[in-house]
Amino acid sequence: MDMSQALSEHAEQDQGHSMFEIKPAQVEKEQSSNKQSPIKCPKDESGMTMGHFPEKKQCDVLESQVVRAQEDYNENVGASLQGALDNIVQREPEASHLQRGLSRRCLQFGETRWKTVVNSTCSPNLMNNVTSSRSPASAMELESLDGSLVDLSDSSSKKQTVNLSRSATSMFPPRGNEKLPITVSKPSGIGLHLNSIVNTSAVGHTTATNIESSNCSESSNLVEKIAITPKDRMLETKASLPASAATADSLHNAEPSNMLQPVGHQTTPLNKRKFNPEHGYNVEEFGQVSPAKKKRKKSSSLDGDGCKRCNCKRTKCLKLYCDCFAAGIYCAESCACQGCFNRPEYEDTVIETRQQIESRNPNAFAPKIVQHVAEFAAEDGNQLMPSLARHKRGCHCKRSMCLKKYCECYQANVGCSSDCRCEGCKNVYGRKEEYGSTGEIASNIVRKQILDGRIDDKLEMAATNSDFLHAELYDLRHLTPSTPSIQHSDHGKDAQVQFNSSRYVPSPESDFSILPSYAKSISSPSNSHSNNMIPEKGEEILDIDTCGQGMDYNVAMMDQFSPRHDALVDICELTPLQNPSMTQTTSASSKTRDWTGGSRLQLCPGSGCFSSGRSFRWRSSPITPLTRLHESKNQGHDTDSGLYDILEDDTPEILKEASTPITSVKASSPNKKRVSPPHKHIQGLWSSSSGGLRSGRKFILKAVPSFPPLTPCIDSKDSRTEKKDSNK
DNA sequence: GAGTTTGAAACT
DNA sequence: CAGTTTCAAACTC
Ligand SMILES: [Zn+2]
Ligand SMILES: [Zn+2]
Ligand SMILES: [Zn+2]
Ligand SMILES: [Zn+2]
Ligand SMILES: [Zn+2]
Ligand SMILES: [Zn+2]
Repeated sequence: MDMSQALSEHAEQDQGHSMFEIKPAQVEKEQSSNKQSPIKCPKDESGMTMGHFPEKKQCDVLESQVVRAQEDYNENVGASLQGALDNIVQREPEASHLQRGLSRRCLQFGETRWKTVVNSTCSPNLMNNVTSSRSPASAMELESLDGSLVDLSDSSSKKQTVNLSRSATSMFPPRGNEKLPITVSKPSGIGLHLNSIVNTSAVGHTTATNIESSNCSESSNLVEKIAITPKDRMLETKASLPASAATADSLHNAEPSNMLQPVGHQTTPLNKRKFNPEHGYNVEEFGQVSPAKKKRKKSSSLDGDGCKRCNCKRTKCLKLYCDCFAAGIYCAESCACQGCFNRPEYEDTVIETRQQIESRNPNAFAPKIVQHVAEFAAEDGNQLMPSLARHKRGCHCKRSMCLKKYCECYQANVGCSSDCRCEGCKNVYGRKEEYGSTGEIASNIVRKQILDGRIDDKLEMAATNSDFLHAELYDLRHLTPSTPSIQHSDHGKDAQVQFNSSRYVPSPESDFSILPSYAKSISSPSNSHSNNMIPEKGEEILDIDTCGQGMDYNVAMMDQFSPRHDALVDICELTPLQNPSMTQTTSASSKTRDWTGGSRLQLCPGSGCFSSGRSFRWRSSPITPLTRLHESKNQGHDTDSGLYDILEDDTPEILKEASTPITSVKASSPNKKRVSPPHKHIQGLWSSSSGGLRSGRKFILKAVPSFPPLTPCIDSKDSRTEKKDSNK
């Protein structure tokens, strides 16, 4: 401790100048080990400090975001899960250019991505999407997917993917995994943050595939997506439903419930105001960017680049106070933090710190929100399943009545549970223990939305939305179940996921955990530094979605049972962290707890693939219609984005809740959320041993309450309204 | 943008 | 495990 403090102190001093010199306590170890590269190169330094912004940002994502938003809305209906997984993968740089890029780039996979990818890249076909779904539903689909995926992969990224996996692996200490075949090649700093949720059962293949697909996506997906989206969704939806069911079965074997539900539909991707949004990343990568990008950049709040960024002044971004760190991602240039050590350059430090924290609290990085999936009920596409997401630890609000974002439950769009110790709880998503009927809640939410005005905005989209909804759902299911998703965020340089070796033990039973993904990603402009994370498109795998999504929820489902293999992490690369081993064991036990950790990822050693249980990515797709972009300003704030990822828990506890089926509201409502602001890159992290992601306040994704329609999504605008509303 | 409020994280 | 301090976000103005 002392040391750490001392370090910190030093760091602080240094901060301004040279971050590099000082390292946090952790450094200590590093030093011992030798590694330390304390001073990391000067070259970056300048950049590091934050000063650089990319000139332009790629926020363009807007479009994509928008898209997503739409989707989200839809999703809301269906799924609460929004963002599913965001995984970020870094690529390895086998290619030279990439190297640096690694750090930067992270890809995110989201449901969207898939779709997107497929759509955009591969083909616009719906089919693809379906396929992607991996779901059991139809083999056909899969096949088709495969084909598509394959193509994609072949075309470009396949290799990359592989590489990534390796690289990632190397990066992280294998910890438990003996497996990692690859040794580390990479040295320093590349970090990836993954946010992904894995489902246990899922098929590894799928995952891989997905990833590839993602790669494909690149470019103009957005547009395509959009157009496609609807259709896709439809398809998806349909598929999804069945698929989901199937999936679930397959995954869980027995358990039916698992499907994911849409729990969280995330309504909004944005969770926090700040972060949200923007992603720009995608755009960048893609290159083209969409038009949107330019938008503003930096206004203060969001960074131009990225969307989210932290503003840590005293923690060097090495404590959970830092959203970036808590989310397992590296700070991006857009972060306004001072003396930040949460950068790839200090990877060692970061890792160590994480380990220390984990040692203190194994669940420190675990996803906060978990869902029980029990019901899956609805067969209809429309209905979503109710999701019962809740915070694992519960909130302890005393004065906000759980009506403001101060409340983590509220921020995640989940109702308070028995675990909450809040006083005077009035959480619109459900009061503690009161399990209100969903209907009520829904109404509340709706009310809220209306007030916010979200609905209107969304309405436009509504037409599409409906489709989206389905689509989203579909995504969820697809994604969720099997695929692991990985996101890479590309932040510029910064954003990367940090991996930790941590292991995450997912709850034994299948849980859904929501991970906080960072929705926002930060993008860094490539210009300044390097960039490379992605070389342009080729490398990136997933970005597409990313863009859009800024915030996504990530949901992961974990199966308890599934053998680790089953669950591979999607992100092969990304997940270095996880330890495969653990999962199972724990699984059995924990039922009781929800396990925070939700997702686990595993790598497959040889293959480089990860398998994760199942992971979903929920992100909503980014399709964004341009239209709403302008609104973006607020985006930042949006309240909602849900950043949380949700994991299912199997836990019994929940069960009770779960058991209650929710009366669900149907998703009918058109409201959707408006678009969320684009998130720039998302960085997610998995890492943490435990769960995965954790979200602090900020990053949490929302879970959607059972009903879909209502989602609280929030738009940026909305946020305002929310405030009002919320305000007391 | 400054200043206040808030509740989690960190610390004791 | 509780009580206190620290922290950065959420919120207010
Ligand atoms: Zn920070
Ligand atoms: Zn940061
Ligand atoms: Zn930082
Ligand atoms: Zn609360
Ligand atoms: Zn609560
Ligand atoms: Zn409450």
